[in-house]
Amino acid sequence: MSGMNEMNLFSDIRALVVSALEEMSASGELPEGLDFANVSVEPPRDAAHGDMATNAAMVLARAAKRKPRDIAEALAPRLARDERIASAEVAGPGFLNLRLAPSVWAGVIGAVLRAGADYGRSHMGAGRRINVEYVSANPTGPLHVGHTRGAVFGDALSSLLEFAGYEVTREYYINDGGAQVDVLARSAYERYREACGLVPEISEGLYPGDYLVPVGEALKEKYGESLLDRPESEWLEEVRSFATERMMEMIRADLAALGVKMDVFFSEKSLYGTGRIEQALEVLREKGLIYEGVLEPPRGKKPEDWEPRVQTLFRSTAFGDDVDRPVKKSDGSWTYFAPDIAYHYDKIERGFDALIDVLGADHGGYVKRMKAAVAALSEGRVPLDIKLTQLVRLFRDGEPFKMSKRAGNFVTLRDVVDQVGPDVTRFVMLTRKNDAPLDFDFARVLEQSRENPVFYVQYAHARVCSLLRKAEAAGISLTDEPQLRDEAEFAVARKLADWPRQVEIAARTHEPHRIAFYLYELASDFHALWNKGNENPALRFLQEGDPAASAAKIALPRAVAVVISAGLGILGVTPAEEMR
RNA sequence: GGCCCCGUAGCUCAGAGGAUAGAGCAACCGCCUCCUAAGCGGUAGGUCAUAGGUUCGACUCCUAUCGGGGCCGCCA
Repeated sequence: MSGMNEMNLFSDIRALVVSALEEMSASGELPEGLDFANVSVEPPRDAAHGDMATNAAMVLARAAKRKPRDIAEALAPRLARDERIASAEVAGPGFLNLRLAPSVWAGVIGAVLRAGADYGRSHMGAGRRINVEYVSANPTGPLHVGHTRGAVFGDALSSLLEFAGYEVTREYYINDGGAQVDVLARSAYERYREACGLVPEISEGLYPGDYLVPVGEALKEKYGESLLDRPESEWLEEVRSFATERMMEMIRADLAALGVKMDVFFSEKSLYGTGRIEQALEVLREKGLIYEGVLEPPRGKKPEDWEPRVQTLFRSTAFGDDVDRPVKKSDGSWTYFAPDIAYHYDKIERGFDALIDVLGADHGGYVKRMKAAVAALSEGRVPLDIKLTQLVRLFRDGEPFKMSKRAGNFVTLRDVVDQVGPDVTRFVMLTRKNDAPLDFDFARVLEQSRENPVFYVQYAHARVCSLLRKAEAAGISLTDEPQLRDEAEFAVARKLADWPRQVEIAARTHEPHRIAFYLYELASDFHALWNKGNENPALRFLQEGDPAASAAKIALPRAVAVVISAGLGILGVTPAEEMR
């Protein structure tokens, strides 16, 4: 059914195909009880083949014990009966190529314009609740480029899932319970001493970055000199929570500069001392998945200081992991994995239907154990998808950027956003699959040419805005009834019809980059049509002295702008109204 | 040693098991008295790393091998 705002031409035609197949079952032309799940209706690779193609005959041939072409021959006339189908031809090994009536394409444009920003919105998610955890950077310093990619990816994925009908919670897990925040506290304390006029001792292993200088000053402002010359045990907790708080403020501001806003910041520390870690592990223990044991030494690496120790282990191998994983160290303290288990258990307890973790690729070794934990805790009810974002390699004019974390001069999210702006940052980061490394060239990214997909897409939108300004000046009243005649116009309409389908594919695969590529293609088709107007005045959108024709012509570019705007909205990029 | 990701045009990369594998850049040839030429059209460019397997059909799924990157006991 195409409910409100859910015009999807491909699923409509697929429904038509399926009902025709059901008729054939009923009439004995096909056996009863066939599975139509793999029947697809897609744009053919080659537009010359038609507007859509279905693989129905090939998919059903085996079960129906009939030749694919025979099924296709029988199916074709049934489809052709529908007024939307102009022709149905059998081709190749058993494809059925469909051509649609011109009025269908005009209908698509009308539907786009009526639905506006909601065109392409899907009910696929059916309101299911999904938790997307991303960034989750340690609160020990500013966000760097790698975090930026994760932030953009997670945010766009969240918006995409919302657009596809899921109820999304965007969440950040604050690692404020481990040893690294103690290091942060000690580093901040040295900056505090500095602020008090003493010489800071930023020894090996502390965080040397300048960003802690203001934290030291703020500590002095709050505590005066009262923390000086006291043992660590007396100030550590205070300074730790103070510094962590300040780091999170900074991180929130960094994210805000990128246009990222979380729904939930979840503190690791909040899990300690409340029994929640114990509780989560108890759930596993009841399933017989927790035991005391000794792990084999890791192979390949020379186990210099390795010695067998008894630890508390989670039987993750029961869920496909390579080895069982320690949750409690031999000294009785938790490993980092234990609060992570508790955190994911908390997500499950909050009733999410699905979980997604967006992590840097360096956390790849962590995937299996976390999936194992979630599978065990939810008894397989809650799927966890872990998306790893690969490295970002920085360049300027083709020259690689050197970064040294030790010296504290790594490139931050702020560096990037301040130099190129959030729109460009976001779009560029989404023009690559998450699991492919990304080259980010500060110079090239700001280039205003076809080479740069951001400008290419925005230019298409700006061109439409320009048209609309001109149309308004000419006093043309708009209409949702388009006039389509030329192949280039139909090409754009076909692309617009593909938008809802692309949204669903992208949402299903958790791959927001598909939206960016789609927008590029749409822009390309539109630029091609625009340029045809240069050679053929009949194809110009503004028809001199003919307001009615102009209004009908402008419907198509208006629909293009609607979809570009919606697509960029998912990516978190503002559509430009003009290019300067 | 193990695990994960990657290998597609000279370069950067797309590609829900479907037809003759696509786009941009670079190269070459064209298009502005005309809605933004920041654009468009065309030509050329390929043993989809290799070898097997699964099936009506494989760039796509499975296995092995080669090459590049990442990770690898009580660090997060």
